[in-house]
Parts: sequence; C-alpha cells; structure tokens
Amino acid sequence: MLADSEIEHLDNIVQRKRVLKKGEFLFKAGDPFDAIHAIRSGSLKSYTISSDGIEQLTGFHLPGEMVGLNAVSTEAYPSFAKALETSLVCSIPFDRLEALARDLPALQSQLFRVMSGEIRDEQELMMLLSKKNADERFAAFVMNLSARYRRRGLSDKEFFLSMTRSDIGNYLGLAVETVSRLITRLQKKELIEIKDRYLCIKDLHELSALAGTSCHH
Amino acid sequence: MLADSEIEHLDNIVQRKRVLKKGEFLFKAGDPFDAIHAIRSGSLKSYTISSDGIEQLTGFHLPGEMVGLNAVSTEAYPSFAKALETSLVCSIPFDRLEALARDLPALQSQLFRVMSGEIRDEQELMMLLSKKNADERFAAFVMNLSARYRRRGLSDKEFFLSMTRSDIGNYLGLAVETVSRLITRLQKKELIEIKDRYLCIKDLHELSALAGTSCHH
DNA sequence: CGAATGTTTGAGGATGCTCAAGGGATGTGG
DNA sequence: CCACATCCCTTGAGCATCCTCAAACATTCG
Repeated sequence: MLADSEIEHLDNIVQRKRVLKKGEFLFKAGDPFDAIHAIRSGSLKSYTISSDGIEQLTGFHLPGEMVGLNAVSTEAYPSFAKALETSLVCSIPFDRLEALARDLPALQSQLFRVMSGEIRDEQELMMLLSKKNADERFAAFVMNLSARYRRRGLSDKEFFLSMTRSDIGNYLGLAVETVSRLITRLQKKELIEIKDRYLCIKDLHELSALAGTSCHH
Repeated sequence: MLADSEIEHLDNIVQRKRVLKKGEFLFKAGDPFDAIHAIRSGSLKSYTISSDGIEQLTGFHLPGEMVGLNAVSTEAYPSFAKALETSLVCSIPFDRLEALARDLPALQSQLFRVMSGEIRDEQELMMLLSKKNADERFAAFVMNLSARYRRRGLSDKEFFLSMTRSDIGNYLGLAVETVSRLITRLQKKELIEIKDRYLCIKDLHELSALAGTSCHH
C-alpha cells in the first residue's frame, strides 16, 4: 500500500484521464510504448493479430487493473487494447513512473508486486487452457471475473459481461457455438443465470467446484 | 545492460552458487519466498500440484534465465522448481535486490524489463494453448527452445531435451502418447531428428512455418 | 427499416484422449 | 554381474469432446 504523500506524487504524473467509447483503442500493436494505464471504469480487451489476420484475445481488463505491463521491455506495444464499453482510463508515462519508483521504495515494491502477480495469474490461465475441458474453462472464467469484481468491492455474484460470446470463446480457446452451449447447459443446471449479458451466479459453491482443477471425468 | 561496477554490486549479494542434482528441488510450493534464482547451467522445471494431486507444469528454465519471479508478491513460492539434470543455480535475496535496485537505476529498469518480458512470453504461450493444434504446439515448443538457446549463444539447431515426453505433454496440454506420435510424424516429414533426447532441427524454416500461427487446416 | 453483428441450436465429423500392451533404458539390491 | 523393479517411450484401436458447417432468430445501430 502507498502512503498518501506517495499517492499525491503519483497523481501528479498521471498524464490525463481519457474517456474511451466502445470500440475505441487505448493503443494499437506497434504504437510506441510510452505509458502504462489504469482502468478507472468500464472494461477493455487486449489482443494480437496473428499472421493469418485472426484476432487472438489475451486478456480482459476491469476497473482497478493495469494495462500495458507487457510492453515495458519493448519499444512498441505488442498488442491492441480496445474498449468493450465506455471506459475511463488514466495513463502514466512509464519513464516518469520509473524515475519516481527510485525515490519511493513503496512504489517500486508495488510495481514489482503487480508485475509478479500478473505473471502468476497468467500461469494459472495457462493451466486452465492446457488441462481443463470446456465446462471447467468457462466455470473458471466466470469465477475469475467474480473474484476480480469482489477484490474491487463490487458484487461477485452479479455482473455485466461486456465482452461478446465470441470474445469469451476466443479467450478460452473454444468455438462461439461451444460457449453458447455451455451457457445453456449451466443455466439448465441452475449454476448461473444469464439474461442478455447480465450474469448472475446462482450456485457459487458448485460453480467453484466445477472450476477447480478436477480429473477429466 | 548493466555497467561493470553494477554487476560487481550484484555479485556481492549473490547468496551462493548451489549445485542441484537431477530431481532435487530448488524450492517447493509453500516454502517462504526469499530469493529469486538465476540458472547458470543445467535446467529446471516449474510446476504446481492441483487439488487432485496431479502435477501441472508451468515452465522450463534454461541457463541464463531467472526462476521465482512469480513469487515476488507472495509470502511463499506458489510452485515447485525441480532440477531436470545436474544444474548450477545462483540465488539472490529479493529484499537486497530490491534495495540495490533503488540505488542502481539500470538494475531497476532491467528487473522491470525481465518481468515484463516474462508476462509477454506467457501471453504467447497462452495463445499457443488456446489456438493451436497438436502439431503446431509441438513445433512452437521446439522453436521456442531453439530461440532461447540461440539467445544464449548456444546452438539453435541441436540441443538436449532434458525433460521427459510426459513433461512436454503436460506443459503443452497433450497426452504423452500424442507427443510421441508427433515426434514420429515430424521425423518422417524430416523436419526434426531425435535420437533419445538429442534433438536436431533438420528444416528450421518449415518447422517455423508450422509453429507460426496458422488456420485450423 | 434494413444491414451488420451477435446468439442459439442441430447434425456430422476430426482431432486428440483413454485404454492397452510391449519394448527399452536405468537403477538398485542381492 | 545379474535379476528385478521402475520409469520412459512407442504404437494401435476405439471413442469422446469439441469444432465445422448450416440455418434461424435476436439485437443493435445507422
């Protein structure tokens, strides 16, 4: 945690708050890397474009989270970041953040921790992708969102899915049709309820069990 | 890159060089996190144990690479690190590294870059797992090792696979049998040649094309 | 209101897993 | 040094999961 005086320093270097409308880019792959970004409200997706021109989703970003940490060692952003809905974003020039981190041990420490945490989260996702079947993946995806909303003090049982079914499928390595069928099935089992894009978790315990690593049968 | 004087500082805080024999642990999940580690020679694997007791591989570590970066924000290591062969490892107490980074801007910067790079590498792996079929995964795996050896000035066309087929399958989300069949097939196509665990890339160009993101047919 | 985009459902098929078995390599204790 | 156990690798046959293709409906937006 940062002290008030430190947060004040941070506020000073926040370049600007920017509003992105749905579909607008925070940055594109190839844009020169200059800043990392904190989501204040709304949500974004990160993706790359493969050599055959297909969108490859790498992550969703919710309020309170950072975008651009994967670009620190590069000249240019390696991915696109696009708003899934109207979103408010704060950008922080990285060179200034780095300089400030030298003077504020707590900030340096915090940055290391945030980056380390991102590494860990991705390892978890990798296991999800390499070990779990479709149902488990989707359950884990929902539980992951739930936990992230809870961490920010928002409801962990009811929230809005700002991404399309197609985005979810792309992210989880599943076909859109499979995602749609999963949702139907989990609703029939009364684990969740989805009306349009509002998701309500009916049985958090059961869903968590499904998401938890389990054997293949 | 660090200046000589900076490297000297670093050398001073390297706790010790440790030799690990095949099968020995560098650390176990749950061990208190105190240091990150640099591989001097040999190789290690990282893995977690899922709730049902199954080993879940998260990465391989080659000479010149760092282990433990995913633990910076935690009290304890979240994974196991086990030597795949006799290996030499340098451990660096993290609190001292952090302190030193405050005084050596280049070191701080380097740490940010290494961590950011790890985030990026994992995103690439995620895409591999969610988008590619078995052949593409294995080709990408071999190309990845090849590039990492090249970066360290070692041969990128011939190297030793210190991990078992089972480890590879676990890592790539494939059954051992599938890995074995893949190897047989790629040898018949004369893209690679494997004698025991010595791998020789016969057609780097073709293998690279196979590894590169391509459509599902 | 039409066009584009997103969602759902069905039918058939391919990829990769499971199960099964055999051979080879490595290591340990007698 | 051999016998035995264990681990690793390979190959085959059958099958399940999830993808592809196809079509219809819903929703959003200009």
